[in-house]
Amino acid sequence: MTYSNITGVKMKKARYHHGDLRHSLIKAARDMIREGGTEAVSLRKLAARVGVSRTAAYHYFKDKNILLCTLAQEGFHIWQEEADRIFLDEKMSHEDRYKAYIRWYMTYALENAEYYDLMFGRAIWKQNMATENLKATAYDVFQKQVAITRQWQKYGVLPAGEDGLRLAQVTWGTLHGLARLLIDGIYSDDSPIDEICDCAANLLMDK
Amino acid sequence: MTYSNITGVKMKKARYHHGDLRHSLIKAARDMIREGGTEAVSLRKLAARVGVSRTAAYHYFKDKNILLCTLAQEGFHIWQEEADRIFLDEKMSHEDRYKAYIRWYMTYALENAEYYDLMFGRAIWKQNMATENLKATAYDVFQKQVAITRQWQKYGVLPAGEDGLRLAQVTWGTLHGLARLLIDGIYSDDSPIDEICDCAANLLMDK
DNA sequence: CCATCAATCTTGACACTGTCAAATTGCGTC
DNA sequence: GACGCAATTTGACAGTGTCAAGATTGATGG
Repeated sequence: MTYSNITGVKMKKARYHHGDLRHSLIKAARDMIREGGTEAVSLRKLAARVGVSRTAAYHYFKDKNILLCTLAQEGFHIWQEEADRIFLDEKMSHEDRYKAYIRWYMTYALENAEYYDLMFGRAIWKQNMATENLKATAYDVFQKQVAITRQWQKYGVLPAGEDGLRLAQVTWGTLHGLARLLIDGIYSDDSPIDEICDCAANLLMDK
Repeated sequence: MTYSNITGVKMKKARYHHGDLRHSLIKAARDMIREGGTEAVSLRKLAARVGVSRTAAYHYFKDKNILLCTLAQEGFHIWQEEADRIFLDEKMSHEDRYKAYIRWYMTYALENAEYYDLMFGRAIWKQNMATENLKATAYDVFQKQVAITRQWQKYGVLPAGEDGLRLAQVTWGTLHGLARLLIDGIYSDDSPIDEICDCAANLLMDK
């Protein structure tokens, strides 16, 4: 049914059969995360935004954590698609691809800070709260990282003498650490990202 | 006054004049963080543990965040003292000191995971919630990091060609990133820390 | 067309949280 | 002993996640 909220805007409020509640909840949660981060998302506010009662979501998601894991999983898929665009860009040399990847990683993390925190933050990963689906997705993403790292070793972009798995762990750790320090506000917002990226590239790449 | 709780254990409950409530709250909060992390700390549980009412803490701490910042600040002091032991260890070459520092950093972060998360996590640093005192303390710790990084550049441990500030940012980012990935449970608990540290040393140190 | 049933909700309720303001208590000082 | 003030406690509120019971609605089969 249609009703007007206090701003006079006509809204379609579910009346015992929303029709597509699961998708609406996911979309609204995505918006809320972008606007204010994971901490700003509550099931009651989410339900109000979608126009249902506070416990409607429990029909589709066992609890709040499962909803958040669903969104994190979606985030990993998007992340991987965008990363692949750089990995597979044949207009660049392998060295340039790696440098571009470093810059993209920082830019992506900073421009999608709240989503990055959802994907990689404690709220989900602490106390083994991640769903099996999410763990599988994250595992896949990391396995792709190991594969591309070995490829970069083969092309002489990264040092060939290191174990591929370790190297993938440390290089991701470097980018992740810088991203977190910037996102969390420990490094200031006016830190020169380009110089940091260049320094990181100089340290990680084979000389 | 003295009373017995349900376990029959005599407890000293404040009766409008605890005597040393501020210190007791800090100590109890420290214990709770170690036991269950920042998320497990609530002012009500804390007050119950100390034997006062739920709002007694507001006499000493404006809010919960201020209490947590106080603990984080203390954590930074302890961290710096332990780091200095390695920086100033004259029994080791500078190269060995750096490698020892990397290993110490990982070990410290993993053995003090909940405190590390308090010090470096979003709960405190997000939305500019850190107190001025905490920011000053953290700034000092980072400035010491820049100084020791420049020293390591001078001794040929780290690449001399990089800007000292950038290098400090990136090398800390590397260690921080690895620590977070391990603490948050994204890298599994059985990851071989020694190999990761060796790989990080190989990448960061001047060749 | 109607009865049935299951999906899809809403509502009542509970425990927990942080925080504020008013009220109470106790200590130190005069 | 009175007073003032620090140091509490208590009453209250708004918000949170979640469970179970109940209500509603749409699909289906006879």
